[in-house]
Amino acid sequence: MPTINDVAEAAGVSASTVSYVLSGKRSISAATRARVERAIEQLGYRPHAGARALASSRTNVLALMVPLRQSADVNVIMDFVGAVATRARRHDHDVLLLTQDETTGLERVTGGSLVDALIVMDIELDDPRVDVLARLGRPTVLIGVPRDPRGLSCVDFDFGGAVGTAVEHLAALGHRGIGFVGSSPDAVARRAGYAVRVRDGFRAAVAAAGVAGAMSPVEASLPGARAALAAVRAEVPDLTGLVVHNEGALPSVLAVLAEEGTRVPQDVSVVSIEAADASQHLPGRPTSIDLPSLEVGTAAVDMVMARLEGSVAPETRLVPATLTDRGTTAPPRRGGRAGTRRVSPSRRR
Amino acid sequence: MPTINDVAEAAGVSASTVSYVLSGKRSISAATRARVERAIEQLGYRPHAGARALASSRTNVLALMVPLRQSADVNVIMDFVGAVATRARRHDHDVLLLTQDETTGLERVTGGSLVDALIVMDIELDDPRVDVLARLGRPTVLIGVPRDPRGLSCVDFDFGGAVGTAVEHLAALGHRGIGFVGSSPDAVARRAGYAVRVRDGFRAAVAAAGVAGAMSPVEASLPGARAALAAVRAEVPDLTGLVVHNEGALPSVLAVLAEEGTRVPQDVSVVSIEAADASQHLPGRPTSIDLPSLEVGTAAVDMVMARLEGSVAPETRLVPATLTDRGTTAPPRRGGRAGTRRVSPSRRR
DNA sequence: CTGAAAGCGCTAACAC
DNA sequence: GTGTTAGCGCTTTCAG
Repeated sequence: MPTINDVAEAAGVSASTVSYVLSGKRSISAATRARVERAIEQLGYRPHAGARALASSRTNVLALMVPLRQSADVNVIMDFVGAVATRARRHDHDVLLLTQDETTGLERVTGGSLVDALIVMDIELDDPRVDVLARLGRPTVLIGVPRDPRGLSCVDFDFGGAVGTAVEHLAALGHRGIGFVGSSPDAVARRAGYAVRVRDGFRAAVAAAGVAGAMSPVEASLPGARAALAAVRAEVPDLTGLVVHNEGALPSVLAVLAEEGTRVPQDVSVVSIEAADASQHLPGRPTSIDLPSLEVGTAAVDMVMARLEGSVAPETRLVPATLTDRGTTAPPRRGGRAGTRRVSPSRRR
Repeated sequence: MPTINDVAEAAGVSASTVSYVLSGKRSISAATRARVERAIEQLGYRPHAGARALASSRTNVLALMVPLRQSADVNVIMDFVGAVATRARRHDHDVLLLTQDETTGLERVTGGSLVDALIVMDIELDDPRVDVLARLGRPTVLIGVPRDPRGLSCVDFDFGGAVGTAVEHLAALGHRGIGFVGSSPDAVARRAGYAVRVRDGFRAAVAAAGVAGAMSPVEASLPGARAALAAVRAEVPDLTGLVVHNEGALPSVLAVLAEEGTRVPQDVSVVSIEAADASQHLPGRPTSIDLPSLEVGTAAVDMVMARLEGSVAPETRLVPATLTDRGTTAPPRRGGRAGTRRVSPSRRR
C-alpha cells in the first residue's frame, strides 16, 4: 500500500501538501492540486484509517447498536440499518455494528476510539444504556424516547401523531365510535415508551374529535383478536371505526371481522398503523398510517453528524407518519356506496 | 483518555511492558503483571484502536457485506448477522457493516486498512465481486459458492445434502414417487448457485433411492402452487411425497392440497426445506429440513479468522441441515396409522 | 501557496 | 524478565 509520502514524492510536493489537498483545509494552487490528484490516482493511494484516526482523533466510523434477538419487526430493523448505513456514507462515515447482548460494547468502542459517534436502537422508557451513554460523552442519538434523555438526542416515529391522524381520518368520515387495538400486553409492559405516547395520542385525538373511543391490547391470534374486539365494543357499542397498531395481530383481526360477517369498510372501517417499506406491495393491505423507518434512520445519522460537527443542543425529533388510503375506510353505515375494495377473508401476510 | 504511558507510569514499568502484558507475547512476572493490571483497571485504560492498528497492521475489525434491499429472507439475514457479530467478538473482533449497493466498499475498507478480513454474503454463481475480492488479497470468506472461488474460502448451506436427506426420508418411509417444488423461476435465473446444487442433489438422491422424481419451480401464489403441483404430478402420476424448497410458496402449496381434499400426511407427505431459527416456533409447520443460518455465520467467522491466523489453504464448507419431524410425513397410502398431526388448511405464516 | 517537523499512542525489534 | 527506541502513516502547528 502506498503512503502519503509515496504520493508526495510522485507529485514532487511535501506530505503535508498532499494532506491538505485531501482535506481541503487550506488553499492549493490548481497546478499542485492536479499533480497530487494524479499521483493519488496512479498509485491507488488510500489514507490509512488508523494513522488518520491517531493523528486527528476522528475515526469516521459510527457505531450502530442493533437489537438482534427476539425483537419486534425484523423488516423494520433491516430497513433502518440500511438507511443508517447508506446515510452514513454520505457523511463519509462507515458503520460499526454493535449488538444488544454485548453490554460493554458501547464502552469498548468509545474508550478504544474506534468510533466517534453512536446510534442506539430500541431504547426503552427506562433504558439502562441511557445512563452509560450520557456518561460516555460522545455524540449520540437514541432511537426511541426514554423518560429522561439526559442530554442526548432522540428520534422516533411520531406514534402519537400517527394515531391522531388515524382517528381524525375516521372522525372526518363521520365515525362516532372508534376502537383502538394495540400492542400485546407484554410489549406494553416491557418498553412502554411508544405505548404511552400511543395511549395519550388516542385519548387526545378522541377527545378533540368529540367521538367515543376505547382501547385494548391484542394478542396475535384469533382468540386474541376476538377478545380485543369484544373489549372495545363493550365500551363503545356503536363502534364503526377501528385502529390497529399491531402488525402481527392484524390478519387475525381482519379474519375475525370476516368470520363475523362484518364487512370492511361497509360495516367497519379499518386503519392499520405499521412500518412503511416492509411488505409495502403486498395486495390486500388495509388503509394504513405508515411509520417511515427509512426516514428515521436517515434522521438519526444527520442528527448525530450535526453534533459531531459541533452543533450544541440536543434535540428530540418525532418523524411524522402519513396515511395511505387503500379503501378500507368509508363513511359509517348507510353512507351510500362506500369504499371500493373489500378485505378478502383468507388473506395471508 | 489515559494512554499506555499513563499506565506504565502508574505501574512503575515501561510502556512496552504494559503492551506485553496486554498481548501476552512475552512472559511477565506475576508481580509486574498484577501491578500493571491494577493500573489499567484503576485508570480505565483502553488501547487506542487507531494507534494499535498503525503499529501492528491489525485492526481487529472484520467487514461484513450484507444484502440490504429486496433480498430473500430478512429473518435469515438477521440471524446470520447476529451470529457473525457474536462470533467475531469471541475472536476479539468487531464488525464493520458494508452494504451491497456501495460497490466500492470492499476496496475502500481494505485499502484504507479499516478491516483485516472480509465476509461477503449472498454470493451468486458468477458474482463480479469475487474477482475484486481475490485481487484484494485479504482473508475472505464468501457466503455462497461461486462457479470459480478463485482461491477464496466459501461457506454455505448444504443444499444438495438437504434435498438428499428429504428424499431419503421419504424413500425410507416407502414413497416411490417424489416431487420437488423449488425456487421461483426468477430466483433460479438470477443466482443459480444453490439452485444448481439443489437440482443435482435431487436427481442424485432420487436415482440412489430408485424412486421416480419430478421437479418444478413454483411461484408464491395459489395459482403458482397449483401449476407446480400439476407439473410434478404430470411427470410422476403416483406422487405421494413432496419436497418444498420455497418458504414463500409453502402456504400456498399446503392450501392447494387442502382445497383438493388431499390429506397430509395420509395422502401426501410434505417436507419443507427452510431456514432454521426464523419463526421456528410457529405452530402448524411441516416436517422440515432446517438450514442453520446461525451455524453458517459462526463458521464464516471461524474460517476467516483461521486464515487471518495464518492458515493457508482455502476451504469450502457446506453446513449440513437436519430434519425435524413435525408429523407431515408418513408411509404412503394404506400404511397403517400414519403420521399424527395433520396440516390445518387455513394456516397463516 | 508550500515545507519541515513534531507528535498522535502503540508495537516490536533490539538490547541487557 | 524488563527497558529503550525506532517507527507505523497521518495531521497540524510553526515558518516562510
